[in-house]
Amino acid sequence: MGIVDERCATCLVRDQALCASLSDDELSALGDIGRTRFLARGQALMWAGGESDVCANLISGVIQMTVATNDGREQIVGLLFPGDFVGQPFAAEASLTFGALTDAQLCVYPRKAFVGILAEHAPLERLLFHRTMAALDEARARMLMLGRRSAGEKVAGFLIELSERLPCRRDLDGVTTFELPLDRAQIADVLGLTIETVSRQITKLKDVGAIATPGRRTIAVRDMGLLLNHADAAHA
Amino acid sequence: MGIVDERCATCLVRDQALCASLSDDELSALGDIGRTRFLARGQALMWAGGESDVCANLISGVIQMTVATNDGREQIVGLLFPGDFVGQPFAAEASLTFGALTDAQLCVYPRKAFVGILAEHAPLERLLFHRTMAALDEARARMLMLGRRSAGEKVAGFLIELSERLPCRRDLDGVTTFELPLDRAQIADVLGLTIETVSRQITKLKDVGAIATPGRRTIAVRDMGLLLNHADAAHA
DNA sequence: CGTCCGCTTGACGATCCTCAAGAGCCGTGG
DNA sequence: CCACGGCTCTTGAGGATCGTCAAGCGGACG
Repeated sequence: MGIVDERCATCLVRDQALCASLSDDELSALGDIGRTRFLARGQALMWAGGESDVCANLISGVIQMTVATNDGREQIVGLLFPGDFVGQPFAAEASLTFGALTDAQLCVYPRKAFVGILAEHAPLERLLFHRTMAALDEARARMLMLGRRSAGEKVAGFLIELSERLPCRRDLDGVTTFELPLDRAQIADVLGLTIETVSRQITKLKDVGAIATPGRRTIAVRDMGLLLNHADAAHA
Repeated sequence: MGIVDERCATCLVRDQALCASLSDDELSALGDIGRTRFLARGQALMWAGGESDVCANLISGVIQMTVATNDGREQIVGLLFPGDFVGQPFAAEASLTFGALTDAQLCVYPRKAFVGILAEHAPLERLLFHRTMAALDEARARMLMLGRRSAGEKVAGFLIELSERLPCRRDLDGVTTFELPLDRAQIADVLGLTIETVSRQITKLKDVGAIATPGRRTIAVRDMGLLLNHADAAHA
């Protein structure tokens, strides 16, 4: 107690994750109940309808949150990046499935113990509260996207979003390149489309010169202005 | 101070709204900064992009939260009913427009003063936190609806949702009747559809005998089982 | 070198949107 | 009280978008 765990001291997201709100003392309280866990691509941390027994901070990798209709149609309702909080601390039963899109590293806490620490540390609780509000805003933007944007706008907007949150290489002539953590089916599930429609929209963006695809899972943004147009205009 | 406001003592949502978490002492602190406000149908409390200067508890009526693309397409991202909390306490600028679907009565607080009280009263803060989490769950269910459900499923599901949250008359033969607080255009904005498609789906539900429409804005659920089928089956 | 898997492409069809007209409700005013 | 005009809602026809089904391409890997 009182001594910051070595894992925390060297943690890559020490000052982006919730932990940033904690003093060294508090951090050790949290560190005491946390353990590191790795998820391989495709593995799930928790299933919708199953027990909500853990929460976590995401250290590295990308995690998807999905819901499904009872006849199997799936919708990805959000993506989580390093530093983001994972889980549903106040729910006994999970309403979402949390699955790893890439190999991922998490700092996992038993849910009930985590809730206990939340109750004792107001700054921690407050920070999570604020983040939840931000998540709501994001969710509502996603609703506008799903309900009112065309396939072209969805794909272009999604690529822009990814370029803002993913590690990118910036080329000499201003070309930004990044690796997609999702395959086409998963992109389709994020956007409420089908694999084929996503594929067609990507080739369309290639044809107009907005992007290039050096590899299946590589996106190079050649003309960000053009991409922005496609993300926002009704017909472009 | 220390004396519960008369408005609070007689408040219709005293034990459903956030206030339920407060002792009499705390309640008076909140009551001191609150004032009653009426909105006529169509009036807005706050605009997206404008200043977020107030929060409120909804006493009576129904309020819609909307977002829009910059070329004017609109999406309703949530509805608020009596007892629900209204506003974005931590945002300086509103990201949503809050508009009254029916005449509404609110208990309004200046945002900054409200945040101050939040910080001083942990139970209040905690309750709002939990409600925000619940709102996130609702938002995600709505995403599944927008992204993956057909027009028929959307309309049927929406009518069921309303029948659960709106005051209803229950008939002798088990027919449930309620008044729509929204016109067809607003229903379309909730569901990510057009007026015409909503209208067609409603007449379809009438034709199969699931519902009846005694008036423009009146829905009578004649066969809830049938309605549930349409809300969930891919083709029914 | 051949197979597998994910992606692309094409043709077709269903769903939903667009445009346009018509029907029903309601307040207003004669 | 009824006629009128202005709504919203309904209904129809036609078309665009996106989904479905099916085939072909191409890289990864044994």
